[in-house]
Amino acid sequence: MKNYSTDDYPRPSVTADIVVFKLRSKKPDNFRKDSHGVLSLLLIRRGGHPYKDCWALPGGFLSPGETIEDCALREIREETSVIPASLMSIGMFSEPERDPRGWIISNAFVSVIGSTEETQQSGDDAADAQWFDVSFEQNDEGSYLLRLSHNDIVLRAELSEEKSRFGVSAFVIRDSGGLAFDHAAIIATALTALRNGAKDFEFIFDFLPEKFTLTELQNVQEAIMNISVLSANFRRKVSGLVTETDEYTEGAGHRPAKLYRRK
Amino acid sequence: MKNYSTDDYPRPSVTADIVVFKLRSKKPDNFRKDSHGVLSLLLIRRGGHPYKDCWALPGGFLSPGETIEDCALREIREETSVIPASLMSIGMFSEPERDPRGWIISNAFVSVIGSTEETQQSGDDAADAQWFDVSFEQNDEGSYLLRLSHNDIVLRAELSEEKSRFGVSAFVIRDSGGLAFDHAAIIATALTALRNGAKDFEFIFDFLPEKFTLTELQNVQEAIMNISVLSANFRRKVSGLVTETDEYTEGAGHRPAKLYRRK
DNA sequence: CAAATAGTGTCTCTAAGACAATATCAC
DNA sequence: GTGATATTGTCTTAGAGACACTATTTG
Repeated sequence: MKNYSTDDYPRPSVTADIVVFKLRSKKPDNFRKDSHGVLSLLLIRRGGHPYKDCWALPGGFLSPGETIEDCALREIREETSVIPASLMSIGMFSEPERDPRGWIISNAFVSVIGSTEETQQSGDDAADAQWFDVSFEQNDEGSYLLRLSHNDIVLRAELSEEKSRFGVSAFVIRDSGGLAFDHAAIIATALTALRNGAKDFEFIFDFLPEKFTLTELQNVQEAIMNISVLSANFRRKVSGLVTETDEYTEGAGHRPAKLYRRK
Repeated sequence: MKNYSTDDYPRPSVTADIVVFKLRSKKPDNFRKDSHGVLSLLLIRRGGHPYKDCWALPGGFLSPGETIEDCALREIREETSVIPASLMSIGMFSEPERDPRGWIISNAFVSVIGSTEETQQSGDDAADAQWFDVSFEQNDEGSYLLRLSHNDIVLRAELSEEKSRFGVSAFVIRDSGGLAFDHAAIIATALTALRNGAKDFEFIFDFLPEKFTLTELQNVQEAIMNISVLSANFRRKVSGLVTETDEYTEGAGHRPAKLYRRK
């Protein structure tokens, strides 16, 4: 490090990959019922080699003059034409063999965009971009099953959690389920981070528009964490994080709900 | 990304910087009193430009064939000849202007080594390596003061916390206090991560040898978080995380303490 | 009225913090 | 015994979870 010149050492290519989440609203079967949310994430069908025609996370190469966060935001904007409310790094993925094109390491991010945002899918380098419903569960043997579905397309990846001796637990891909590169592991890491954040109401507001009902907020948390909680207790817990408005929902087949804002 | 060749894009140099913590034991003034611990971290005096003679974090360049974690471990081993128990990534630092030598981005890590470990200081590229006592507090105006001291050497950095609109809060350096590069911000981020981890007893065991007393464990947490808790309550909270041995401390001027192991 | 959601009140249990009391060793 | 730390017990309070109940709207 004493007399360093950047020409002396080989350099990796650096990318940012982003796991963009939103809630897809699920239409109720009954006119009186409210719509619920299903956690979904954005995947892009690769047009070129390697992993041609496989589904992959949006992402791209770091350019000179930008930070890695700038790079991630730029890529999200290119794919969704939306500036997200959240962006959190979930770590570097740097296994030497992770990309057959060569030495390419990636900083992965979690991002969340609101349900009402425009999510036009464009992009030069994307043959196709789609939102996939997410299911992520641990089975009896302790390994994790990641299931991503979009209409009749279903990707099933299987991962195991490796607790290294350094307290860092990483996911190891047993079956990529057709996902490109190590993206199944990145998605598993992202889901774990998202669920951790949802526990103390970190990300849940970002899925909703500015004004929302407390039931909508609860549905977000339940969709992310795949649990169900009693509404009375949920309301008590978030009461300190929201402020009332004097507006109400209208036209549903039941008692109108007060709209709240994030505090 | 369609027809990518790694030659088409400019590439940054990538480094790993590590904030290595340990506890320095503070001798008691009275033979009956136990020794307490002071949180300290490893800095290296730079022998070459830029920032010649400034203090900097240990770290170095990512080499082909290794992961960024491998790189961090290698650098720690080179500086302390110890394989640490903990290694946690705290994020990428990628401001384009952060290094005057050129486009160099860094993945920062927190690491902890036990008090009893050998910490011989060697290293080709280090003119000098020393352990600095740490103090990190928020003042009345809301900015953070980082104070690092080793004998008569005292570094004082001042930082403010910038809450970006994406929920990611980063430290901005107001005064580097003589630390090289953006290392004051990296250290502040590391301390925040360490304190968060200490809250739920994440890292505290790594500071101690295999067998320890509960009071020693409590001293670790208090040194890291700069608080003091009642021992009765501390014992209750960690009781689930440790197992008794049938050994006791000897020779102190007071009742011997039972030794415990991490569960 | 029926169906569905909105919203409030309260009981229990657990965990955290404060504090008091007792135990044991080296000198 | 004295000074220090070790260890246990208990009181109070805050919060989580469970459950029961009331309120309001549309068809």
